[in-house]
Amino acid sequence: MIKITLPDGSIREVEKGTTSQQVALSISEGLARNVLAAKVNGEVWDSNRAIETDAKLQLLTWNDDEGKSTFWHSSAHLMAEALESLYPGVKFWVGPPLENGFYYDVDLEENTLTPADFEKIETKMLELARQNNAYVRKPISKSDAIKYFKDKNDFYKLDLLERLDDGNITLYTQGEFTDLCRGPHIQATGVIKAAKILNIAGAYWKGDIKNKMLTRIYGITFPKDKELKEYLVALEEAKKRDHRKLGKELELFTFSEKVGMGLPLWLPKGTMLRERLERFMRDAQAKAGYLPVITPHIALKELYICSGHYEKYGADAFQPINTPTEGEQFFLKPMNCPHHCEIYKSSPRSYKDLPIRYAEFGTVYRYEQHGELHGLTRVRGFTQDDAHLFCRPDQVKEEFCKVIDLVLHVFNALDFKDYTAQISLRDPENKAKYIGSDENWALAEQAIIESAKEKGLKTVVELGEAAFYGPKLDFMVKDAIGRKWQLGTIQVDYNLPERFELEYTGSDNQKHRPVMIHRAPFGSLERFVAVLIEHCAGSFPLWLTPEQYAILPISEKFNDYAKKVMDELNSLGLRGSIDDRNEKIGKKIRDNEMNKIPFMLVVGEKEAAENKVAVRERGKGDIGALGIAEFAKKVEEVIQNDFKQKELN
RNA sequence: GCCGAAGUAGCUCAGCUGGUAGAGCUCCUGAUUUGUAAUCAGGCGGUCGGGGGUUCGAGUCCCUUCUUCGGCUCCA
Repeated sequence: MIKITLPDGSIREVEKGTTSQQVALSISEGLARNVLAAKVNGEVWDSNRAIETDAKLQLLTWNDDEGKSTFWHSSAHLMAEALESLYPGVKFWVGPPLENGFYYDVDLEENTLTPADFEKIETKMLELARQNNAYVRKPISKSDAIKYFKDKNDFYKLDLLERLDDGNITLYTQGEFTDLCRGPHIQATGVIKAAKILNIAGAYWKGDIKNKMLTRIYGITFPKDKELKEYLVALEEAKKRDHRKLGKELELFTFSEKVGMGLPLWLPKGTMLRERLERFMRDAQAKAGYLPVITPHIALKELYICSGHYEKYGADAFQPINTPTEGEQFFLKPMNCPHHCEIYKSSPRSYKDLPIRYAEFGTVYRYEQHGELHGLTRVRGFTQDDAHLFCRPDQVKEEFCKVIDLVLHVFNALDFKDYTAQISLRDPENKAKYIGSDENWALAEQAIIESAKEKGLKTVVELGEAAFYGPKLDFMVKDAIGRKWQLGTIQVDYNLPERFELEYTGSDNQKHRPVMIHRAPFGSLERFVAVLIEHCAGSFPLWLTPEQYAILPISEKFNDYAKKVMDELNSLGLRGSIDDRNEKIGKKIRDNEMNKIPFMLVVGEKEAAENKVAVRERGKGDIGALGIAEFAKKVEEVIQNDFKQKELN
């Protein structure tokens, strides 16, 4: 007999060799039906795998992330089976589960696949699922495995096998399909009741641009048809929040082929929104002791040779601008830091001057690959809310922590709760990609890790994500359809001060090297606005929104009164407009609601007589009549209250 | 840059197997003077992304190029 400890702490004595499935059955039939996999001593197993020793057991169902993953991983195998049956001879690379669904990378050989074929694959998958074939796990020796895949002429699986240790290799078979796989899997295909192929895309084999491009097929499956339908509806809803769609509808920004791809044009409403964000940041920075600077958009090549940017990106940047007679070469600035270094150098510095914090909304230009451009989140010209802090080594941690506070202040004010703080370090395998000594990198990394810890941030570490001159603390958020973007970033840099030979005189009257902190809480205004649009689905908070109110006269007779109301509100510091179109009130309400105007002020005979406005709140409807000053006060209160609540959180 | 898909009026989209472009909204004009999510009528508006080809004839077929979309690679 062995002892099985369940998550609630209860212990069950069962025969040696009992499966998790059997344990589930002993608890309840319903549970047994819903078990997809099991966590045995912290490792996810097939639920029909025999447990031979005392173990901690957690049964995994659709409600557990790991249960879902197992379900989707098995679904990837099912899709592969369908593909193999429909397109004999296709070769498979890897097919992992994702946060939502799964994909399989396949080499289609001579076959082609278009979205028109999706339904065929889905139908086949469900047909195979209905056969309720078991996923059969089979440990196999490395030599047998090699023989098996050699016979199958499966180059990709042989490549995978090369890196696996003998004794640790398993095959899984369901129906006609056998795959090299460590598992785990669900018991049988029958629980997969709904399947959808989502899209196809190219993906380099092993992610290397030099390799063949495989076809990556994305899909998702569910144990209930209803869940698939709900998922697809949610997907549609998410698409409605897409900043590219809302940006067009709300007239925030546009692009022009004539101007050039990846170069956003900010429309008046988008500009008003952006300017409010800038103002918010300027105020916060002024309070935190930052000093404003302004630098030009181009600089001599020599500046970037000094910083190291030229060597690193020169060939992959916009090419130089040449002067007609002197033969000078200028580059569009890809970063503000070299300029700021030169400002630091413009005067001798004392240890008493530090830290010095230079802030600039600096517009930079980077050559991004054609296929990379994406709405406002990935562009070729953008403005960073950039600042560079020059400090003494003993000030680094304090300054870094203060910057974290600033970033969190911004996120808090805008209600971003779903972010991760990512510590981006060097790729230890490829140090040649970076400049600077190991010693400096160690110092910088240590400063970041300690500061993040001191601030109690929940962090993840990513190797190979550092900037070429130093490690970063990046704040990552997700967009409407789940893609991750970097917003705020803070970087500790011991290297550029060396390259620029920055100095200050210490209390010992000796020259010392300052440490630089690069930081941008928004990251880029473009990307930040994009994520903000998606975050609030275009319904911006009252303090930011380009238009806080729209006055809707019942008929043309009340346009004059509307004008009077607007003048009064504007003089009280509000912003809005009059919808004086020759339309009925219902139409005006509908249009302004769709434009996501926070307050609609209906004015007719009654309001004009009483010097009031009938207030209608976005999403809520009529909330009654208020005096004009009274309404302004209400707006002010909402804004104040918004901020107050944020401060409390 | 690579793989795949798509580009028709300002916007959203229709246009069968090639026969010479259409709707709704927007905009303009007129009527209406409106009370809480679409008033009615009329009108303007497209060299069907650009270029080339096949054909008696191309939005429709082929090639090429640009842009956009989904990924991959990249991201100071």
